[in-house]
Amino acid sequence: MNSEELCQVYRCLCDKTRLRILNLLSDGALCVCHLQEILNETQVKISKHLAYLKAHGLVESERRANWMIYQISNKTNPILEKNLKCLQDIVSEDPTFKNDIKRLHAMDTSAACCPS
Amino acid sequence: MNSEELCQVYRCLCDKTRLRILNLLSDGALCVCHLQEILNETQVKISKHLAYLKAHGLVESERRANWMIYQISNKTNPILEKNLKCLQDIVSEDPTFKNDIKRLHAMDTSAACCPS
DNA sequence: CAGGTATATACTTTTAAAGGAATATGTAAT
DNA sequence: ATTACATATTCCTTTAAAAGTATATACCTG
Repeated sequence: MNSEELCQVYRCLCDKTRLRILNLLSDGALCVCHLQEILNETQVKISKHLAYLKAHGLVESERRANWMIYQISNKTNPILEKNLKCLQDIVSEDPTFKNDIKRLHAMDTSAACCPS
Repeated sequence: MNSEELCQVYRCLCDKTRLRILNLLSDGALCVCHLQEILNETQVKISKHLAYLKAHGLVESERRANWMIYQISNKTNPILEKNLKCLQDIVSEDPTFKNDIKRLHAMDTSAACCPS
């Protein structure tokens, strides 16, 4: 990890939608439609932000039938890990993040797209 | 600190020059000319990045005769603090950051602009 | 193969910000 | 008052990225 890569991680983190996505994915893998529902944003917007995160190695995706399941990258990235921990500390202070997690836990996980 | 402010902190961190500045300021206050010299960048560039950091509360400045002395903001900002600590961990891995600190320590601190 | 659903991509417009050149401001010294 | 020096600001051009609309792709079902 060098300074350029570090900057790129921060570029990934400096958008609210992406932070909300990462916050949710920190809790576990999710498909696009669930992210879309929890964040209440358009499909394109979610999809493009996921593509951005994936392009820069922060998340990984895996197809399951019609659905794409996204998760935080398994490749160890100390900066990302530290920042995600940092993010967890903030979550408890911010209504948006808190509410997202609330909605996540309240969600019906019996749908076909839900990873078991 | 809410999610918007968090994003803004990350926006401050996602530029290499600003990271280098913050890395140097983590070691102590510095005037613009010293930053300019260590980073080997133009005056305008340094000055504008400092203005950006100041506008978003990450650094503070104080005039001393002809010179402006910049330092990391004294206002407690848990996110900034955590990220600066995180940055310190990276510093040791990155040649640019390491070299900046080396140049900082090698610098003549007897100049009039140097805070005593 | 046709139709439906989930997701991705292409195209466009708009906005933020980076960087350079020139100029302005503030302070000190003479 | 003039000059010199350190720093900031303005103006301009260029680039990255955000968001929307429309369209394409991939997979499943019948």
